[in-house]
Amino acid sequence: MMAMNGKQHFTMHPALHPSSDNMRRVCLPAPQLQGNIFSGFDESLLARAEALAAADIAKSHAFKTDVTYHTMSSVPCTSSSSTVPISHPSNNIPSHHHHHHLSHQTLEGDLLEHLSSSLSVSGMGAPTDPSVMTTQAHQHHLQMGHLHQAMAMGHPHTLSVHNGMACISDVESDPRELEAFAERFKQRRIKLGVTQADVGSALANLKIPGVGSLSQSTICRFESLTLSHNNMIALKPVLQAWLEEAEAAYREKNGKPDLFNGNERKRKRTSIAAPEKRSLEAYFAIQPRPSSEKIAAIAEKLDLKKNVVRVWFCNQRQKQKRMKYSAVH
DNA sequence: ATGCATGAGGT
DNA sequence: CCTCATGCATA
Repeated sequence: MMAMNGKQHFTMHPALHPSSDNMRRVCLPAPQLQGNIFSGFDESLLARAEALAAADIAKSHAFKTDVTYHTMSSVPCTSSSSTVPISHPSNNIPSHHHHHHLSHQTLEGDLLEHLSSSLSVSGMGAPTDPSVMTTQAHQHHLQMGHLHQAMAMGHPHTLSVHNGMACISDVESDPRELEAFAERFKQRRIKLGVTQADVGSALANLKIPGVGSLSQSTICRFESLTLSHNNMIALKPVLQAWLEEAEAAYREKNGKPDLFNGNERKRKRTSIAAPEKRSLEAYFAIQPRPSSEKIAAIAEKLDLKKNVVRVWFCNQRQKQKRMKYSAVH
C-alpha cells in the first residue's frame, strides 16, 4: 500500500538556484562590498542580463509559450487513491524556429534608469549591490500560520545564552541544531517506513491545538532545510512530537495512523519555458523587486501574464531567504 | 524534490 | 502589492 520510501531514486539536484548569494540578516553585520568596482559590475550585469534576455526572447518568441491555464478541471473518476508512481512519458518541447522581432525599448531604459538612480541616491558611500541587498530589517512580526500558538504554549526552548552578541531575537535552536534534527528526523522516519506524505497527514492525529495536517511538500522541505528559519523552528516541535509518538507506537507494534482521503482536483501549473526563465533570472539579478510597471514591461517582453511574472519574483525572493544557504553558522 | 500558486496578514 | 507559510501538480 503506502510503503514507499521517502528516498527516491531520482537524481535530482539541479545546479540549484541561479543567484546563490547569502543573506545573513540574523546578527552579524555582513562585510560590505566596496563601492569602487560596483559601477563596472553593474554595467556588466546589466549588459549580460539584457543580452541574455534579448537572445532568449528572440529565440522563444516565435512559439511563445503562455501556458497559463489556471483552470480547474474536475477529474471524473476518483484518481489514484494510493500513491501511484505516475510517470510522465512525454512532455515535449515545441519546435522552435527563430524569428526576430522588434523589442520594446522601455525596459532597457527603465533598467538603466534604475541603475543610475541607485547610484545617485546612494551616492558613493552606499553601494547598491545588486546581489547582496539587505535593506529589509523591518520584518519583526512572525506571522506564522496556525502553528505559532501551539508552540508558544509550553515548550522548553533550546535557548542559547550568548551574552555579548548583538543578535536580534534568536532565542531558540540555532541552525546547527535544526540541521541535526532534520537529518535525524528523516532517518528515523524512514526507519519507521513512513513517507513524507504519511507524516503530513498523521500530524493531524496528534490533536495538537492549532496543528493540522501538512503536505508532503512541507515535510520534504523541512527535511531538506528548504524552509525559512522561522518556519523550521515552528515545525520542529510538532514533528518532534510526532516522531516520538510514532516510535512509541512502533515499539508496541501498533499500526500507523489512518486517514487517507481521495482527492479529486486538477489544477494546471503554469510552466515558464527555460529561455524566459533565464531572462527573469537576469532581471532578478539586477532588480529583485521590480515595480509594477517594470513587471508589466517584463511580462510583455516575455509574453507572460503579469501575474505570473509577479509571482515568479515573489517566489524567487522567498527562495533567496531559505535556510540552506543563508545560515551564518 | 521543486515550480508556480493561493491566501492570510501587514503596509 | 509584499512577505510567509503551504500546497497541488509535476519533473
